[in-house]
Amino acid sequence: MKQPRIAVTVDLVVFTIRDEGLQTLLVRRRNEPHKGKWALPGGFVEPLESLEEAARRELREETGLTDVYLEQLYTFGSPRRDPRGRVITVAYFACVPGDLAAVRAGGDAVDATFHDARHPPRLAFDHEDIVRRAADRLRTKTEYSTVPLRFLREPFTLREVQDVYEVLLGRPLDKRNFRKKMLALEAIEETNGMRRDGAHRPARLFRLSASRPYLLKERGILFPF
Amino acid sequence: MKQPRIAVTVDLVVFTIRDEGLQTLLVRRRNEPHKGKWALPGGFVEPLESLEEAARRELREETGLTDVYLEQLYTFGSPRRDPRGRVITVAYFACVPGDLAAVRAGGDAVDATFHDARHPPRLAFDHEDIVRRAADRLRTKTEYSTVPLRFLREPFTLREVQDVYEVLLGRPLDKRNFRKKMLALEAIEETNGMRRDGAHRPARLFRLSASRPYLLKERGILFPF
DNA sequence: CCAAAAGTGTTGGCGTTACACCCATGG
DNA sequence: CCATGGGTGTAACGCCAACACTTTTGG
Repeated sequence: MKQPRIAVTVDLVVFTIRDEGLQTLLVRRRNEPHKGKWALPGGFVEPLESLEEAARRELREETGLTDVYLEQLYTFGSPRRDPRGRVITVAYFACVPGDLAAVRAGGDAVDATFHDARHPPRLAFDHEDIVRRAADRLRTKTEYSTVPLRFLREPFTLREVQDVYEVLLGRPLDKRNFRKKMLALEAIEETNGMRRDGAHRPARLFRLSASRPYLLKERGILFPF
Repeated sequence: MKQPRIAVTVDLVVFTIRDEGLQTLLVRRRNEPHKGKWALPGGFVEPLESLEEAARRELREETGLTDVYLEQLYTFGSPRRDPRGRVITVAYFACVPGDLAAVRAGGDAVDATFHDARHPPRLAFDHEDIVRRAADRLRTKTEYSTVPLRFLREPFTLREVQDVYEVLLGRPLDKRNFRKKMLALEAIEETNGMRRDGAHRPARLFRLSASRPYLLKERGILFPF
C-alpha cells in the first residue's frame, strides 16, 4: 500500500472523584514537544493491539489499574494538532475510584497527579479540548446511566453513591428519592455486610449487580428532580 | 518519528428514509480486497485534511451532497480488520433527504445504491458492525434530539416530520401530541408557504429554525408516549 | 443520654397520554 | 358533495418532587 501513513495515539482522560470534586489525571511531559507541560496520559498504538487494548495498556502503565470502566470518547485529527507531523488520537475516558493509591509516573511522564477536571491547567496539544469533551460526556451520561457507579470501590454505601452523583451533577439530591430510584434500577445489589464507622447507625453495603453493570435508562432520565 | 505508522480511513454510513424504511448507501468494491462485495463508502484520509473534511470529501465524491448532518460515530481499530495491513477507520454517519437524485458511483465503487439499513447484505471488512452501531446511535438520538429533521428537504410539513420519526422509532405516534411537542421545541419554524397536493386541505410548510438546528433535549425525552 | 448519620412513605402537582371532530381543498 | 389528509383542545391518570421523623450506633 502506498497510502499516506499516519501516527495513531490513544489518550486517556482518567476521572476520579476526590476532595469533593471531579478530577482528572495529568502527567508532566519529559520530552519535546511541549516538554514540561501538563498533558493527558497516552501513547502510540502498537502494531498488533486494538485501540482499546492500547488504552488499557497505557492506563495500566500509568496507574496500575485494570478492570476500570473505559469508554471511547472521540477521535481528534486536525492536521496540525501535533507539531511533529500527522498524528491522530483516539481519546478514551476512564472512571476510577477516588481512594486509589498514588499513581506512579513512568515513560514520557515526569510526574502524574490529579487536577480539577473543570479547570485544568494549560495542557499540551489539544488536550484541553479532549478534557472538556470528556467532562461533557460524563455529565450527560450521569443523567441517564449508572456509569458513575464506577467511581466507587466495592462494597459501597448508598450515601457514597449519592455523593458521587451530587458531585457530577453539581447539585444536592433528595435522599429518599435517590434511594428509591437507584434501587429500582437494580444496578446495585445488597451484600450482607455493614459499614460501621463513627457514632451512628451502620450503613448497608452494596455491590454492582452482576447482571446490569452499565445500565442505561432507555426511557426517561434518571434525575430530573 | 519512528513510531509505527498506520493507515487511516473514514467510512460513511449515509442514512436516508425511503420506501417507508431506513436505508443506507452501499457501494460495490471494484478492487481487492473484498472485490465485488458491498461496502460502506469511504477512503483514506489525506495528509492535510481533518477527519471531518475527509468524510465530507468522500461524501461529496460519492453523492454530490454537501451541507448534510454528519456526526463522528466511532473509531474501529482491530489489528486484523483489513487484510492489507494495519488500517483503522473513523466512522461517521450522515442523514440525507430521501428524495435525492440517483447517487453516482466513482473511485473504487462499481455501483452505489441504498439498502435496508437494519438488514443489509453481507459487507466487506467489519462494515456490518459499523452499520449496526450507526443504526443504534440514530435510534437512540431519535428519542431525545431533532437530528431526524435532517432527513427532510426544506420546506417540509409536520406530517413529513412525523413520518420520519415513526420510521425511526418503529411505531405510530399520536398526531396531536407529536405536533404539540415538536412545535414546543422550537427546532422548526413556520414559513408562509403551503403545500397543495391532492384533494385535501393544504399543509403548512416549515423549515429548520436558524437558532436551534440540532437541538438535544437536556431534560426528559422527546417521545415517551 | 446525646450526637451523628442511616433509613423510611405519603401526598399534591404537573406533565403526559388518550382521544374525536371540523377544515380546506380537488375532483 | 364527497373523499382525502390537515389541523385542533381537554380531561384523566400516573409519575415525580417535596417533605420530617425514627433507628441505630459510639462515646
